[in-house]
Amino acid sequence: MPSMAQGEAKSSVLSNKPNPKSPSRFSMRQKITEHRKSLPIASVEKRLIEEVQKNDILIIVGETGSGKTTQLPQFLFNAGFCREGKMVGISQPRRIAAMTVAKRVAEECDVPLGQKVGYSVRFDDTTSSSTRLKYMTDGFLLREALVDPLLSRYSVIIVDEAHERTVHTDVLLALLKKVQRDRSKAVNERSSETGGGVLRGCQGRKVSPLKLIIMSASLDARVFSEYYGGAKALHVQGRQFPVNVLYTVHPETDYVDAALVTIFQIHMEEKEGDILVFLTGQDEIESVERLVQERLQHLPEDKRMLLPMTIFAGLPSEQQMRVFAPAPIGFRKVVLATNIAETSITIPGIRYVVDTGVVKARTYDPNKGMESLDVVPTSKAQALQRSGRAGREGPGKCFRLYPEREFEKLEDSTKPEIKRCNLSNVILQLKSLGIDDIGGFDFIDKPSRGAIVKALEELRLLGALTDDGKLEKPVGEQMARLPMDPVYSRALILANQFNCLEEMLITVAMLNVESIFYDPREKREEARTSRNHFTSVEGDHLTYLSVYRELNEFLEKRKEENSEAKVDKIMRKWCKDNFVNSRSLKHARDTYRQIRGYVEQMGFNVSSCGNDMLEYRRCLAASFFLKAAQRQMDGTYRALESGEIVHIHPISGLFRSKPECVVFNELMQTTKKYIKNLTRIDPLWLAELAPHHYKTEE
DNA sequence: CAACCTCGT
Repeated sequence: MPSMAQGEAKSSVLSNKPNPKSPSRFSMRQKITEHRKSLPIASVEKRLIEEVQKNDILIIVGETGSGKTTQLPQFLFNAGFCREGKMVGISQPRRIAAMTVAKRVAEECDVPLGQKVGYSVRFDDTTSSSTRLKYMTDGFLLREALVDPLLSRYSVIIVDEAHERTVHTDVLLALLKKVQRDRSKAVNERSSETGGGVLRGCQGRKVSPLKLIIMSASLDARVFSEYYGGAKALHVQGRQFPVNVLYTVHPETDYVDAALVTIFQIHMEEKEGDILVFLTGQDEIESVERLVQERLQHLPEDKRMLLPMTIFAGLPSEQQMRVFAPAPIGFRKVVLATNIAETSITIPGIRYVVDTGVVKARTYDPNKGMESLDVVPTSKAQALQRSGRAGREGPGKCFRLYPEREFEKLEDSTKPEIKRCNLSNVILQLKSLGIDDIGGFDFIDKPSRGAIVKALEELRLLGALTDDGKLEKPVGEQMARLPMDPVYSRALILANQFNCLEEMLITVAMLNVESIFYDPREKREEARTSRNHFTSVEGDHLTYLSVYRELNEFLEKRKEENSEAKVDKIMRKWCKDNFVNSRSLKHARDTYRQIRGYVEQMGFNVSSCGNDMLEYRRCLAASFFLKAAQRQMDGTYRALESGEIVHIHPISGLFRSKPECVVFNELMQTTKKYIKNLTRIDPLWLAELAPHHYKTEE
């Protein structure tokens, strides 16, 4: 998604590789210099560097367009923070941001990407030994901390977009506090030694103090400052055009209808500029699209130049790209979007925002092991983020479809993810870092006691922890090394014993991505036929296996075309012909390769059970015993662990066949409580394969 | 019978 510029990384017309022979090179450099000088942050460079030198922890509040993400790392480099091979690390919540910002900064520094400036995200590492400014995802930095607990190659770490409070950012904030303490301690011990051998950190590197910079959009600077013992907070001005925010007089009973009315009101009464409408999901977006088309027909012919477009994460990339193209002359675009348009992508041309005030949010109930997707009011921060989207290119207007007094009642910010998710992965990682007291760990927002207890229990049942909560060796260590849900890591270790590791590698790689079949509601005959061709009535896991294997066989047959770009093209063609989501399958193949590398490093021999699907299903039962469900008299299912009454999700290949007993991977409540990704098992296997959990009695 | 907000190792 190349044109999805984010934050301060304005998409640039400049080429990525500097070309010294180009006649326009001089003016290009001049433009970059001028642009950098014009950024609000440029005028406070000296002050910022002084504050970083004085303070070990600094909070920087920077509004959109301040230039903090691209400029501060360059200031630090110029001030000498990268001497002796040290790096400045900058973490971002999203891959696309880490990648585009790094490219932009490399351009500004006039160096090829991967030298002085680089980025590291999963499956794509452009850094080298000469990299000094390293942009990465928060998850990637967290993985680095597991390997090098002192993060000894960094002199400064900048946590960007900290206000988003992803689970990775929250764990990092706590971990970095500890790293800073540990490194200072190491330095002090060294200086107090009399005859002193030099104390060294991980991998023999010299330990020096770590500078920490937390960057956030406004509102909650005080939260971070207090968390870091009253750390100094600096404010950097942004550069945004004013946005006129308008509210309704009365609450709306039907926000979809209110959105439609507002869209047409803008179209008829406001001057030119595209409209961005925030809705909750695919169904709603597609129905509003139809309604806009319908109502357009009732307008006089010269007023019909309104072009509805849709964007949401599940849309194939080619169709996503369409919203970036300018509307034809005379037309006004109306982009119907989920919250993908809130932070992840920036659509050019938007002058009007219609904010329904609601969002679909995921929560997790640790007791039921169930996720929920609910339509809930946005937070104030979210509402501000949405209205800001109208002021990127000029003064704008935002229509909030609720009264102003309702805005005042909203939560300041969205609940941090760490309070809404399954903690088993986070806890396993902390345990592998030797942090045993999870309840006493210094999180900025503590997860509930119940959520911690439940995750500890799950890890114990999976064999990752001992009965007294210590890391089980070597299984727990091995599981912590694998970048995936502990249940799947456990499945790989078991598969090694069941001689179906090859099959399980494919399975977990496929389970790690969603929507293999691009649109489950796709009703075209050929799409249904194609899907039926892959579908196994034994289980969705077997279906995924056959999709992956058939693509492999197809690629094998056309092996002579072996350049990477060609393989990619052939793969996309195969996916299109078979109505499979190529983005998902590409991701699954990358995951397979990476995880296979890890298990081979652990000394596992990747063996296959061939066509012995019985043994494979037994392994699934042994792996996923915590999530089993049994059919009831009325055709519904009872989840054995929680006792919940659940239904098979319509996208499952087992939706019609309704077997007596299944294991499943996901329990999610939307309109009903649905189980997804399931495979038929023999109920007797549970007692046989997980006797510690299931008694042999009925 | 009836169906997927958004990210990430």
